[in-house]
Amino acid sequence: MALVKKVSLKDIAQKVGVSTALVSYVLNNKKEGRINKDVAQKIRDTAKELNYRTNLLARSLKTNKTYTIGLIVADIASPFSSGMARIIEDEAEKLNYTVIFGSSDENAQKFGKLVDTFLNRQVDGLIIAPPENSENQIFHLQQQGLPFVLFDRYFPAITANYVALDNYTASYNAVKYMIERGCKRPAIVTYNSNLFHMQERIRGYSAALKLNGINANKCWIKKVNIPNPKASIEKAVQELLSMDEPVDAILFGSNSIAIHGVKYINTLPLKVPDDVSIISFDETESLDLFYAPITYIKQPMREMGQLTTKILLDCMCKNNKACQVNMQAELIIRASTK
Amino acid sequence: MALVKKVSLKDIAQKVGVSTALVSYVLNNKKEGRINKDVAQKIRDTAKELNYRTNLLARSLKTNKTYTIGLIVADIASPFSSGMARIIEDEAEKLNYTVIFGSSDENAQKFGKLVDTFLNRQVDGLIIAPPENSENQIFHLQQQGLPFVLFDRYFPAITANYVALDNYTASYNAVKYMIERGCKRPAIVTYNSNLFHMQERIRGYSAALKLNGINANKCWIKKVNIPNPKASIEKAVQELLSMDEPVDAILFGSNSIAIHGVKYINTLPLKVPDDVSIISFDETESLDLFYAPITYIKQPMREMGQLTTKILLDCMCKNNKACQVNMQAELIIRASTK
DNA sequence: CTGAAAGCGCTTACAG
DNA sequence: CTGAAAGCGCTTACAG
Repeated sequence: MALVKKVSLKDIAQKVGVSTALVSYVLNNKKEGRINKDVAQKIRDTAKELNYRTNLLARSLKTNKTYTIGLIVADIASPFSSGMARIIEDEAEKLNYTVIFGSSDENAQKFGKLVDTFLNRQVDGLIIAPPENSENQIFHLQQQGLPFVLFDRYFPAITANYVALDNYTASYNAVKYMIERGCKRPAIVTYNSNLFHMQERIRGYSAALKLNGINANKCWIKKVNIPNPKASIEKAVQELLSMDEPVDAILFGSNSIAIHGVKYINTLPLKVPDDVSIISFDETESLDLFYAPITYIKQPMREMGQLTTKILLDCMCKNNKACQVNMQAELIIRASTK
Repeated sequence: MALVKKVSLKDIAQKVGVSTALVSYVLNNKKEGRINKDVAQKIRDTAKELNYRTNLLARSLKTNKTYTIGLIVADIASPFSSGMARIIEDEAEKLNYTVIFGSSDENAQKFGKLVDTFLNRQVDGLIIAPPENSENQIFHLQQQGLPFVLFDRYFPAITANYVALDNYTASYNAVKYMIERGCKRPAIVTYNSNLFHMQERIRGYSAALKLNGINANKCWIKKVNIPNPKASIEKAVQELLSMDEPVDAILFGSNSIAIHGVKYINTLPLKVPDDVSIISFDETESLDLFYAPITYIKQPMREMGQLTTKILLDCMCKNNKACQVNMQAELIIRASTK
């Protein structure tokens, strides 16, 4: 199991009897045509024979380019994160980039550590779903001048590249739909987070009530814990449904909230959508066998992932201005709404 | 957005008026106590002031160690792969390793390309879920002497580190359980794959029939396509259930097979488990709201991921012999079996 | 206690 | 058409 001695350009050069420069030119197809064909062929043959691999570390040190993208998500094990990771991987691979990843666990300190590590590793750029309270770190990152693109979340106060959902409109349209279908008391259950995208979901919800003739009730907005959300979600749903005038519609602010919420509702003597309509952010395969397939707000994941990567790769070449994209969601209507 | 000029050891050395060697020693806490305290402090202060980051590329080139692990999975977007990725990330992080990943899509050629890239990037080791027909590549990898650990799958003909499930026993126990609970005609629906772990699942199934007094019927073993499995799975289940003597139990060879299978069964006028018992490999949250929660074979994912990483990190230090681990699954009995 | 120097494995302007 | 040489940013034996 001892490591086989690595062969370098020098080994090839010595064997063929030329300089390392020439070997480098040949193997990188530089100065094509301007190099003696026989020598070139001999170099190629020898490289193959010796099982040569170029040491990308050395190349990067010299060229100041690593062809590496750092990806920071909340948790690579979550479907949203791993789905995006896959899309980014595919886009990056087309241009020979490799992806290194890390999970922040929504923790600004852990996030900072990941950024540091990735910068030390000289990544060419970063794709980031920033956690709460990481404005300063994003701002600081910007000072360094390394290209990066935020996705899913962003900070309105910072002028940086981002690709996100138009959460306000998505939420607005979903709630408006429920109201149009006859719901009188729509609620929203979402994370207790100061992240802008979560605020926007609530803002869209509130605007939909206001602009569609419904008097908002503060109690209809429920914010649940991020760590250990299950109990918190069940309590929120329970409260909403046991008020004197129970709510008759619920917008769940994420798919994982919806999963716990719907499972809990499924234990109650209530019928969806007759007693309560339900809409969820994001698709939730976990609920596929629920008797009333859930109406949901679909994010254009593939487009978002592709665009995010494209913007990053673009701004690694040129110095373009900030690209800020709010994509439109699509409301997929199924059986959980009237 | 222009890249801020990077500061190197040399910049610090010049500013403080010492050699780069000394700066390196101080920042790496080498030769502690043997360096003038004031000078050391000045170096540290200056490093901070200049916002110095060590260029890990340069260090790795010199030390021949990158603190990078390459992870090759079938598809990072799948729950099994991303779940393992997360566990590996956490274990690796404890020892300051970073993970780069790639998805093989069960394609040996793509797999080979990933291995090449990762070797060129001088990873310290690889964690691999090898695809079908990659024996030669694994064998070749072994010749290079780079530490690696296979997980989930392995090739019995190759003596390499691996962490896998004892699929034979897992399958055997599941089928035995169904037979003990009164099933007379158990079937298995699994991927049409020559990968050993899939073979083992069938072997366990067959052994359970034989050793528990059931005459096997060839038609009870259904192999479905890997790409585009849905139609293939539905056809298989349909055939099993419409035979003259329909099967009364089905073992699904993976969670994604189970998802399609159960969804299809859910459209039929059949009751689970009265008409047909069901067991699935791996947990399938997607079926959580099925009226009869699925009995499943639980892999000890966390233990597997941790052990895989541990073995890799160990064999990067020492030259130990091949570690080959077949872990035991646990049968989680719920409502889909009699 | 500290420094000069070699070297990791490449790339690339420059010279001929 | 080809090579000598510098240099990317580190680490580390060696010398003093």
